[in-house]
Amino acid sequence: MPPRTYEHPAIDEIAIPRVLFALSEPLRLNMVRMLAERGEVDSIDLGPDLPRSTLTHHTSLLRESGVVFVRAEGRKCMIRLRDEDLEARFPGLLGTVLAGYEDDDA
Amino acid sequence: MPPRTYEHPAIDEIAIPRVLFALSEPLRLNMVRMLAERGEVDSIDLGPDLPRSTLTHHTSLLRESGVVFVRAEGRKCMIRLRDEDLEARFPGLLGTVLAGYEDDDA
DNA sequence: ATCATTGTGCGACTATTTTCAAACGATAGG
DNA sequence: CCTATCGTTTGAAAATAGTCGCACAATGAT
Repeated sequence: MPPRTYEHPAIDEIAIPRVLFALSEPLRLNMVRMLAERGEVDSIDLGPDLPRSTLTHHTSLLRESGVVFVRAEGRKCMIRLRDEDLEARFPGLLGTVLAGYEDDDA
Repeated sequence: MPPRTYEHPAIDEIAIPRVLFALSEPLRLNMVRMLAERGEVDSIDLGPDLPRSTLTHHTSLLRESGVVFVRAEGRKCMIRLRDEDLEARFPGLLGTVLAGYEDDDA
């Protein structure tokens, strides 16, 4: 039995306002940018300097809005973009947002 | 002397997080959808049922984030999308967002 | 078994956002 | 001039969001 499981919205439950809100936060947008570059990533790499509870807060929000998929791996948790689902639901959105975001790291 | 003037960010000052935030609010997203359909619109048409101060709040936020252009016309104020500027800055963004937003009115 | 590490949940606090009423200034029309 | 209409500003209240310390559960390693 899986120790930690994560709820994810189905593709057709992904709503534009929630996605935009999730991406409107610079911290989270940086996370998404990193995920787009690296593929699946250990959650801690998304914010090595952040308090853990803050990191959980943001990754949960990204997950609940349908932007990322989360799975437990041992005691870590691995995160990856739901880029195919997002592409199916809102074609071009992710690419456009990331293309328009040539900013500094965090 | 112009009675009411409005400040607008220059094209290169338009920032993705602010635009996404502006569009993440259902009320404002509906306004943008209406603007995309109708072109320039009397501000009051964007929210006939809203208190005026609430309407001002949202239109100001859309203006300050670079999504709309506002001009005074007599005692009204006319609003239009900065679709060309947005297209130049974030190609495809507006179209993608609006395409993915086939929702109810407000 | 013990211990260090990881993510989560809770609770509190702060900051931001949304909403709206009231007062004001400007405009158009009589 | 007087009045009605519109937008803005201000201020306040409520709701929402972000941050983080702490305790806890689960995991992996010794």
